[in-house]
Amino acid sequence: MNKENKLIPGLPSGFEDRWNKTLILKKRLLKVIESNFIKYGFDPLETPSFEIAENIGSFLAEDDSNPMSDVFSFNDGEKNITLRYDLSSPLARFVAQNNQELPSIYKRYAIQNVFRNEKSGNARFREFTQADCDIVGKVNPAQANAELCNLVASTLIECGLKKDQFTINVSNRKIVQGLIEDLKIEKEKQIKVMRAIDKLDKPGFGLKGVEELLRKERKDRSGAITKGANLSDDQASKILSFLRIKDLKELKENFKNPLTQEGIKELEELFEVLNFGNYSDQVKTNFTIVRGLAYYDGFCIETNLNFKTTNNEGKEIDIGSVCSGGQYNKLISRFKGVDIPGTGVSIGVDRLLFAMSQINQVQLDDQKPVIVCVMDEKYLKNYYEILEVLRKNNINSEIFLDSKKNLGKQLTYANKRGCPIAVICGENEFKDNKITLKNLLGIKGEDNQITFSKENLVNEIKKFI
RNA sequence: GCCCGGGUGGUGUAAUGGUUAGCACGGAAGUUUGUGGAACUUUAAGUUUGAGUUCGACUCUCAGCCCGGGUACCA
Repeated sequence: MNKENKLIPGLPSGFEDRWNKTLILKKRLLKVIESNFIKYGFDPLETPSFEIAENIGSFLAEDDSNPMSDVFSFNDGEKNITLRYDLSSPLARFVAQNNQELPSIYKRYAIQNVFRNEKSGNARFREFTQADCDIVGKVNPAQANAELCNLVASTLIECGLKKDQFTINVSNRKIVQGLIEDLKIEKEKQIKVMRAIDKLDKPGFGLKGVEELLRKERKDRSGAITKGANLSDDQASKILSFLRIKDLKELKENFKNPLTQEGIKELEELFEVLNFGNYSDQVKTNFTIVRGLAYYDGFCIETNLNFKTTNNEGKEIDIGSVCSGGQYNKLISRFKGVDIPGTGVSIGVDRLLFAMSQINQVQLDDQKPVIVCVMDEKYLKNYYEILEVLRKNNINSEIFLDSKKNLGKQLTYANKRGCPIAVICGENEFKDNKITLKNLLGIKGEDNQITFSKENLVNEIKKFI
């Protein structure tokens, strides 16, 4: 045993193999999501995994500390290229590049994996699937954004969530921007303030946590210290009183900044259109939704699940938003010669999967194959004939692939595999033109076998599956 | 990135400075060449890595690696 030379199988952290039930559920979700996107009038788009680094990197958050650290970047000998970090930036590039060919309002969906080079955990992976819908072009924002809300709600319901199991939180960044303007908060602090506001709904934060972040510093459960924004008492208390407001009318009366008022008006218009549809109950205003700072500049949306999720040790964890997005007016105009606004949402399919796989609400059609046992190698041809009949009739089926193994072994295999039925035929059956079926899911100890004449094969099997 | 905790066969665990690292499940082979999900027998497979302390390290110390959690960031 020279084990020094042997490889140890493993994956880089944050990457996951997926198989069995989870994968089947994922495929099911993807199918539902895609057909719902199509139903809402979106066209498919697929872009390569790699983009030219500048096209993705130039609008990363203007955060001093880690500019490009979250993207996987490579040099192909000529250029720096990066794995796509999301689906919006490839879309922006694509639209800028193919502007002439596209309709004036371009609705596209993309369901692809994205890559993030960051710490994993809590249903956060370094490669994960996003299902993204965007509307690009000059549109009535209220209509476009309402369409997105409806799309999210109906998709999640189609995926198997109940109406009360999720909440779509919407806001408009102009509201918070106006507030920050009013309070004359210095530019350097604005990012921190917005991020602090965004954390209100995070478990373990609440008003107290946000206040600490607005002022000097916050010490978390592990003892690590996060520096705060160092606001004045007046600034901090104004923001805190803003955070207490849940009602659009109350906000409208108390915060008169023009930009804030504009944001409020846009939200009102959104709800007006939402009321024409079926999902307005699922959508709630939440003025603390601020989201990423790089380019959102109006409507923003975040969808949270209303039930708890646990990790495989049974510990309750917060998986965050399963679906988020917003309006971006400058994302595409970064490119030469185009100035087109857009708005979109992205479903975090793997997070949704993580949550859905814990609530057993979805009926899965995971039909394991019928197994044709090879009892006597002499009759191999006959076994393949049976197999052919089954497959012609769309019955998932397989033949046991090692004809040297005895029947007991074959059944052990079939049992572990979860096969519902075994076809067991030997000399006796073939002589009389009969077939024997064994119901592998039957009660132990009972006689689970039937023998019948060959022509009835398909009908008999269909009684069981 | 930062903070905290943890790493013993594939999985779950025992041994806490001292013989050959024990047990269970799972795997493989057999008892059983026409009957699985039971039993029995056999078998393969493990101390995360490196340095240090020690007569002696799975056990103690330091560092790396990996895993988990918190936090930060998240288009």
